[in-house]
Amino acid sequence: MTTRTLVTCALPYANGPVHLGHMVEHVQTDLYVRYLRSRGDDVVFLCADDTHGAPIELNALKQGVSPEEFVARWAGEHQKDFADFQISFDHYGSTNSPENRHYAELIYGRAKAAGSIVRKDVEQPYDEKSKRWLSDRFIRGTCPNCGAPDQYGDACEKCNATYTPRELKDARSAISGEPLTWKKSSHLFFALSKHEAFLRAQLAKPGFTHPGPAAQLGQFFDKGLADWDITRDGPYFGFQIPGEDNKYFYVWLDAPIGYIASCEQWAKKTGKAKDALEYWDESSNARIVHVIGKDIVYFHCLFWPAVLHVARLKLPEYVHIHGHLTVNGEKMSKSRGTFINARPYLDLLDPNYLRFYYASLLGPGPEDLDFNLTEFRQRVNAELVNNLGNLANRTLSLLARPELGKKLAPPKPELGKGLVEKALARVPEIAQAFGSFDHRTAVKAILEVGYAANQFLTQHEPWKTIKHDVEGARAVLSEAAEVVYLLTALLDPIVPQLAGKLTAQLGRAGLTFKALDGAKYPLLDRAVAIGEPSPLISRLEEAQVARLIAAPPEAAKPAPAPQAKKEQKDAKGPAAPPAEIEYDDFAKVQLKAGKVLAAEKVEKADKLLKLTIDLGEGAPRTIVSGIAEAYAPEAVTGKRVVVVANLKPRPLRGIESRGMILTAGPGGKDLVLLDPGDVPPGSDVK
RNA sequence: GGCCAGGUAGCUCAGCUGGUUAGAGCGGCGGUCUCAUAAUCCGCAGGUAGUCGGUUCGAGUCCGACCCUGGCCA
Repeated sequence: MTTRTLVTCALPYANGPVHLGHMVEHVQTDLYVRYLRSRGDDVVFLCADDTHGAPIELNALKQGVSPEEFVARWAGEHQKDFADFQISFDHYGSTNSPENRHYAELIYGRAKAAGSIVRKDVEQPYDEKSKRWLSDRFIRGTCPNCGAPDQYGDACEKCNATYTPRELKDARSAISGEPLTWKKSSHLFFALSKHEAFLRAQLAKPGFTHPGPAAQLGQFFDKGLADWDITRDGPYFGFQIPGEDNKYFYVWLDAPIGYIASCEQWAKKTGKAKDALEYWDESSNARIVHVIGKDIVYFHCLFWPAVLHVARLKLPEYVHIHGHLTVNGEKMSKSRGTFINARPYLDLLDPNYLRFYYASLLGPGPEDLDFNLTEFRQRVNAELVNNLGNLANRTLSLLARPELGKKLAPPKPELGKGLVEKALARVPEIAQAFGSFDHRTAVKAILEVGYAANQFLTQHEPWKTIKHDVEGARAVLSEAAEVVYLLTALLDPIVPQLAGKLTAQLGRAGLTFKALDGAKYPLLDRAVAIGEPSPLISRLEEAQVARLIAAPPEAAKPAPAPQAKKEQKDAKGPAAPPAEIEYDDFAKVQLKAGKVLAAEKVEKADKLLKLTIDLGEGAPRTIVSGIAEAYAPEAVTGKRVVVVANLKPRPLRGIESRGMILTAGPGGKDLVLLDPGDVPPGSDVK
């Protein structure tokens, strides 16, 4: 009997679109799940939207819709995006569901009965005007460390200091702008401290999670485990705590319970299990695997196991932690245009490229992964398109020539057995790699299989022999087709759509890892003709890829202004050097020589001058420039300057500025205007 | 500050418990083929292994210090 395996991805927060960072997780999990299925395992792949909490409630309020409507909108988009990336969930649920309420209450009840719920009074910031309790993210004030204004209640984005809202100067509600009031409230806590021994043992289990992060959690034990506040006072979008007045479960309590709720919904929908407890009861023999990002390790490796343990539920056998996505070596950034959401990607490029690229980089560990546009294009073209795609196409299109008529030759072991057996010999290591999230090792081995077959074709030159020895050419191509057929199984977890296309071109049924177990030469029934060949996938051109970043950042989306609770703070380190850009990026910037016709100080702005500039156009332009500390108005009048002419106009101090003046130097008083020399206004600067 | 991870060719990474001239893919350069998506195939170049010190007959591999990068601190 095969073991049942339940695999989950972390639940996306229903507060915004999913982006390519989410896809790192969902693609690698999908690869893993598809491999398990191909191997013949009984596997359920689940996910859901995480729907509760203050940010969602407030953003819904802001848009004048109910939280349910707000959340439903994102649920639809998320599922569409995942489906288009071919993420093969068996079910995609929601934490705002009766099933989730049921399990949240069940778990809470069991924890309470076991004595793991304790009550404590806490004093919390309150906004009298909007009648709301405020989380750190909804408090703004002046940093007590560096004095930067308008910082969050927990940390300063300028100097990275952390503090409490009490230490924040001039702390106010981000909702109403009112000063904070401190009020007492009675909260329920999950007594994490009671489970230290259990958690220590759990984390020490080999294979439970990665050793690095597990060691890192050790610091929590060293500090002493603090009990976990699972209460939020209303109004709050979430589940009311049974037996309490106007108190709700904290979103992080019911979010992971969404794994169980999603399982319950799947069980009801398919009838493949009586209920979720078939998987989740502590007596179940199911294997549970969670895949998460490194940002939420302690929720999944500390709170969650303790909660499951006290509720007598099944613990995950393995928590797979992955790193974050960077784009061109840096954190994704909206202002740099490198914050790429799933949908704009899908509008521009085939998802198979990204699936393959991610697979080629993903290792078993939690290190970050870089989406480097140049590397992306080059690797995809060299490996997926040229090596593998072209191998299939050159083999099948020759076989489809009129002389050969798509018919295969009988097996000729002295010709092809060696090739095929060497390829088959790679299958166990590829399977092993897929089964341990070491996707890049799998990709590497698959490419070597393709390489050997290309070499085989080059050695036997069937395009030459076909002229005088049709059957000889047919024999060579038939042996190569064996490898192409093998590749359909090997590629299926990574690019299932392409594997399917190839299978059809070969005129076969799909080949699975299960079928490959103990498979021998020949794999193909040579009596069956092949189908109609066509190129597998086209090459990526530089211009296509460049558009990913040129695409406007999702301004039109109903995206919420305050940061979602799970979004990382943009840790702005010291100015890193910008990443390399392509020539195309540079070519987008239109530089022109201009002449300053007039200049005046901008009121209430120390640094700004309002300039009237002749760019050789019909009318002069107004440009606001931050050079006032270095140049008096009269000093710049008549000067020649270099202007970024196609910069999007933007208002500065109420004046629309149409362009930008180039200067050199550190800024403030120390900068000089770049002089294009004695050329007519409007001349190009190149 | 404490802790974790990592620093090996332009890029992404392999190198098991220390043992011959440190490897691969991509990229670059040169050549070859022309069936195929200007694809294949052959070859070449390129590394003071973060730094310094130590252990050892011998260290990328072990130990220490330091430097740098990324991350975690509920």
